[in-house]
Amino acid sequence: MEKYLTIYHDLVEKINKAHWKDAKMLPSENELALHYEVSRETIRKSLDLLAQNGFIQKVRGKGSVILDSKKFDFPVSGIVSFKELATSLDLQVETIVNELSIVEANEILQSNLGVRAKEPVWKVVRTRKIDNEKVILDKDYFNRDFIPYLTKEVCENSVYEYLENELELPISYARKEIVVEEPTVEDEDLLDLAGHSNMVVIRSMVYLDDTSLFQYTESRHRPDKFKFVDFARRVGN
Amino acid sequence: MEKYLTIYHDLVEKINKAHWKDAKMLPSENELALHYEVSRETIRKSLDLLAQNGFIQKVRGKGSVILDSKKFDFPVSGIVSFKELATSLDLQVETIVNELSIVEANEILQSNLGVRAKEPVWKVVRTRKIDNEKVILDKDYFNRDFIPYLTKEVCENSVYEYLENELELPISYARKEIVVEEPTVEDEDLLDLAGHSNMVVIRSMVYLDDTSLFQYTESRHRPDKFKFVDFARRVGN
DNA sequence: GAGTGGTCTAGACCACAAC
DNA sequence: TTGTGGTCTAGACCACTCC
Repeated sequence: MEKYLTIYHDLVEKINKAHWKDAKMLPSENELALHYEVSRETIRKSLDLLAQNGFIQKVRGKGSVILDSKKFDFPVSGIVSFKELATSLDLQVETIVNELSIVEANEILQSNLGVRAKEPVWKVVRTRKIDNEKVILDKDYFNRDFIPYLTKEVCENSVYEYLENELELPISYARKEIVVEEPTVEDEDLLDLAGHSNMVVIRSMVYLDDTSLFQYTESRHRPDKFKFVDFARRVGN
Repeated sequence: MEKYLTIYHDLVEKINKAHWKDAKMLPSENELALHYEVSRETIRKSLDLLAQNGFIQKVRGKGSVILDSKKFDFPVSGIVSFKELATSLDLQVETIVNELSIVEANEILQSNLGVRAKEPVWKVVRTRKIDNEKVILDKDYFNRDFIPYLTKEVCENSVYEYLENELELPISYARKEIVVEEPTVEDEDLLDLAGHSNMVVIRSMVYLDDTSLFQYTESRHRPDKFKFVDFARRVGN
């Protein structure tokens, strides 16, 4: 693996385990360069990653300040799968696969998944139970060019794990949109709405390293079970 | 200004103005280095910024692909002020300052603004009208260590412009949390709720370059007037 | 003045894509 | 084979903080 990534992961672990005790600062870039036996520019690449991901803040003339609140954050920022999220929260969760099929792309899918009219695509509909209540409805559409096979077992576990580990698909970036809408009949049918008259809807388009669009997802959350946390850095002016 | 930032801004402009006509790719790093008369590493810093902000995607062995959908996005990602947002959307907007005062920090403010008990802080409450409907309620609290003076006129215009241009406060990063809650009596009092029984609440903590926390904001949106768009890049494994 | 992070360079080698 | 982006280096100079 690349040096700067190895060092980044090592530093993440040391920050999380409070390796430097109650230190509020990382060692200086020169010290780290000596310790890891790399050039200072390589250390700086690792530190840039730490900063982007909210672990540290670099202060000119002083050093790299360790940001402490990171670990208390709900990890929904960026591209995170439902399973990662649930396990990190220690919640009792369960996934119900309502549908796993191949459908012909309609107009919405043509533009959001970049496929031709009537081209067959994977459709997966899943209900997520948290603490025994059905509160999230996930509707995923995958481009079959990248995912030839898909099974109910994979959908019950984690599609992302399958994509990353088995198929080694290089997921790179995503566009996400969050709005509030009224429940559909499908929501009422498949979820425990408990009288709620709104749904938080997250629509995502997920891209691979080579900029090809391979997934479109609609994730519908009961509003009382929704929380989104974001860490944003002002970058470039 | 730094070379890589100058080049970054130049490239942003050229991408937005489709300077390279219908080109789907940027010139290669070596070509750009020659053109701007800088080293390749400097060009790479500019391109990294473009990638982080969703303008391009770099593909190994091929080049830098220009991502086209950027310009259609609602610009609420990252740290954006209400005024930036409204003007970019060409909406008729108006700000009403309901309150501008100095209050003693309660427990919530102590932890969210990092001040001592009963320390005086700025409190600003503003109603935002979009197309003549009062749909957003913004409650801002500022640490007075960084903002000695604040006037109604500044609040009616843009506090952020004042902070960045007049006070030259180096805003650096923010933690943002989005949840859905029921309207408060204050919401009902100051907004046109039009029968909506939910509010989208965005709570933000804004930090300066030196990691000091200087602003805590609660922005309460009527759900039908809320939209959040996020561009997320998978970074560091 | 000593130490810190911020920028910039010229050059090297690599993995990958296209021809 | 040629060109692309990805990594890494050693060294330089700067602005800033702290003492």
